[in-house]
Amino acid sequence: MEKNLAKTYNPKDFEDRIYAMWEEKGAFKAERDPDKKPFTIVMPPPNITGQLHMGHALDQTLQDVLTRFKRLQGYSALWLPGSDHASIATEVKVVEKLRNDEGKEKEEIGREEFLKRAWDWKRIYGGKITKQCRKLGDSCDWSRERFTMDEGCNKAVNHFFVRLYEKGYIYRGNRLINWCPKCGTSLSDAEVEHEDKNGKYWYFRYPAADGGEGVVVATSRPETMFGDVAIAVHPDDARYKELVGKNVVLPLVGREIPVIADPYPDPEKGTGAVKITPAHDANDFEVGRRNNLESLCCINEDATMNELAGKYQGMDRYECRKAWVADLEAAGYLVKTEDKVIPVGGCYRCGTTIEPMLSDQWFVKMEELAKPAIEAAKKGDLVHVPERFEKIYLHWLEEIRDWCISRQLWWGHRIPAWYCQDCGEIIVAETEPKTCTKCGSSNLKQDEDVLDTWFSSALWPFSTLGWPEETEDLKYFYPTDVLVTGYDIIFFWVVRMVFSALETTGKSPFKYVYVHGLVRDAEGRKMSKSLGNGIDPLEIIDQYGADALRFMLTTGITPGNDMRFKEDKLESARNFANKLWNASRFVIMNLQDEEGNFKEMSDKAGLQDEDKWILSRVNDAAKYVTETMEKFDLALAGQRVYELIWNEYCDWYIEIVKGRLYGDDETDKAAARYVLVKALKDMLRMLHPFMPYITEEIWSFLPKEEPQKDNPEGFLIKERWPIYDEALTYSDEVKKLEMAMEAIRSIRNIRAEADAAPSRKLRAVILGRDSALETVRAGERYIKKLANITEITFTEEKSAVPEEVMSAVINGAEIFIPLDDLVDYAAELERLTKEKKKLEGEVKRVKGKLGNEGFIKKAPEKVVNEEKEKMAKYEDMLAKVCERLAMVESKCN
RNA sequence: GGGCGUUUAGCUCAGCUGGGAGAGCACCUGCCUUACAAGCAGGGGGUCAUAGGUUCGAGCCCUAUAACGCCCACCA
Repeated sequence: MEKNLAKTYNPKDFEDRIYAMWEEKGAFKAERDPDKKPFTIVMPPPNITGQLHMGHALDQTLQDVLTRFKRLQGYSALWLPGSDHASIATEVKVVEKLRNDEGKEKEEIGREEFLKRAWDWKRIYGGKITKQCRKLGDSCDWSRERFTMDEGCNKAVNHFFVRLYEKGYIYRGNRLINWCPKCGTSLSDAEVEHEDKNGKYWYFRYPAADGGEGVVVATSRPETMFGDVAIAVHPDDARYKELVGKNVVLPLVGREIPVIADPYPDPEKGTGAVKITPAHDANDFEVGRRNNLESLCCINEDATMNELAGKYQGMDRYECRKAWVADLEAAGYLVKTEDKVIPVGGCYRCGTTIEPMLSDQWFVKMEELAKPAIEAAKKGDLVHVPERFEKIYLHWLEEIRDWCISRQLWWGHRIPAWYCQDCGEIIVAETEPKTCTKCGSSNLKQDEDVLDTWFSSALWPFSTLGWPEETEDLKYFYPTDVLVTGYDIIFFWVVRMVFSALETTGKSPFKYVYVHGLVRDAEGRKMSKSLGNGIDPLEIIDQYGADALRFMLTTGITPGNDMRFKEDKLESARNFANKLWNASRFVIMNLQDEEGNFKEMSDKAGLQDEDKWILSRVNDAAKYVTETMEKFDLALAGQRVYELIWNEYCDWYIEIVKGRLYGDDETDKAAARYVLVKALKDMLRMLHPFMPYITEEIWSFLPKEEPQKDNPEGFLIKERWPIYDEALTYSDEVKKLEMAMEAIRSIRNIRAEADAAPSRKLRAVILGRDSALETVRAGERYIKKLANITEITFTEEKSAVPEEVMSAVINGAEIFIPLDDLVDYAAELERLTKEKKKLEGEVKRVKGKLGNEGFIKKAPEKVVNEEKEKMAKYEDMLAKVCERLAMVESKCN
């Protein structure tokens, strides 16, 4: 029995099986092999709340392609997987679940109990995405899988926190922070998304305390007026000179507030007078600090008004705004309103409008930490691909403000700070202290807050390798090589990993940041839950196979740009897999005898021209593919492999070699088999990073390689990447084949235009001179077979050409097909006329160039010569066409 | 207010350091040719957004402009 691939390509039949086999055989496990160079990628840890979506599929496929490529190149390739506890996102989910399942709020069950639920969640859903990754074919080292809240990461977080605290980079302060009323926590600046919304300016009069006119002030947020502590005007603003130092009255409230002079207000804007509300506006906060003003907070954490709002107390901030404005208007304080587009900050998780609030929080002082991170990029220790993203990275770092890291949540790394209940001392330590370091009291209370999720993510590239311990893994695999991520996450994550790594390990955590875009839907819209336009990768895999999805994702992109998800691209990728499948099935079939044993494969008998041609093409591709992969141009690499397999190997080589395989020259057949397999194997090696499953499956049916010590089973995944070999260039043979292909195409074209069936046998006369004729003659059997020609007459004599023919001119020769009785001259006339026009165009273009003195003088000699050759070629071809045309014309008349 | 990206065939997009405009899909014609109709062969289709400039030569470099999109930003 012949042992071959299934008759039809059905990825479901083998994808899961192959993944299980790889895992079982430890194919993804990275060894610290001193004889190999390490290659490391840490996976951006997916949230434990998440489902695998197209963004992950793209992100991970890119990483897997790189990892597999490097593994084949002989690196000890480690792709380290894991997941993120996603403090805020998970807490929201668990709270929701608690509410739905038990009808309880988290406060009712308490912190400890809540955390138990959260860990339950983690156990149930935490591995979901990483399990889904297996479907994609991710070759990560699952034995090293990590979680941002596992023991090691916890330790790293505490260690890092204490280290920064001791160096003075972490401080606790009463600052204006971004508060999300819905999530009930502070947020960092990066977690606020700005959006322009239609709003209003309300102009209110603040009468002077002495009964004067007072001042008119514009505001977009009237509800914050209860927190006003002053009116500021520019010191040079003549309009308000008189008022400075006097008091005005907060309308209806009756509280008197001073008018102060401060450089902050811009006289050009609004009325030039600004109300100052230090507790609810970042600018005002600064003004307040400069002028020693009190901060009055009038909004609660749940966005309702507090006692300062008087009768509005307890109302939601927007309800209050409405009522308050109405009351002010009724009382005659509203001077005018103006429609205005207002930039509003929203919570990146829930979209709720952020309330700037004054609050006690922990911060990381960024200025000093940012400097080395800026340097790293400028020095080239950190390279962005594509490089334009470096600008975004640098801009963020150069403008950076202190990072608010405390969150009023329960799920996350609890801040390792304890407050002495007796003396008020703050003790920051990696592990819980027994007594106060200052007064010795044991009455200590740990800070209630947890850390920003991104605080632990920032350590991911080294905490996962064992830091702060000097582990063997850390020594061998760190720093990592590439970080693959979307551009939407540069601020959150990339920047923070870099400065954290530089501060702790002294090294940039990775050499390259490979930045990719978003996967959009077919209309170019962002895929989102609310639009319901998301596409589930698992469904796509189910329908088309993981290989097709991977190929589509990696070859359909330009680095850094978004892509559109189109079904027809998937079909095309799947069809490609199918093509490879069938071609391989053909090859395998021809390798075996009836018992399924491999027949002889050897190049002993010598190689034919077409053998050398395909080997040369494979060799050429190996060079190109390697180079493009190393430049992260995965799409170009993938496309080249596609063309090699389909347009060269299948379309030409297999078709040519068929004749030999059906013949009876046994040694030549052995040579054909040898080349068929050799080329196929190299192509599989090159395609493997993109389409790991199908390539591994096909590989298993091919004759085994010499066993390697690190690959005793002979799996493709651990095979060797093809290396460019100058000896395989075979330029003469390539030329011959190219000439034959040109002739074949021309004859096929003639046949099509003459409406002659492909099955109809034709004869041909080929006219040429010297070496050109010889080159065509060398391709005789290809022409005969692939153009279905029974007999070819090669001649140098024009007189040997019959009169009634259709013809084509190729580079160096003319091809004539006797019309016999099946061709109409009108078609031939039309064809030749078209051809003539085309050639005239070419001649004109080249002539123009060569007639240009500047070109002759300034262009490189090589280019000029090339143009001269073209000129000769086209003129020759044109002359021949004209000659034929004259003949045909005479026939027509 | 700054910064960035995109604009190439009907559609989605490639096009490396400037040197004869490409692919996939769609379309037209002919083929179930013993690996493959998820296929084979042939074909049509583009003022490379616009206007200037640099150059012997521009899809590619420079300067403006337009449209679309994105990011950043403390404007009352």
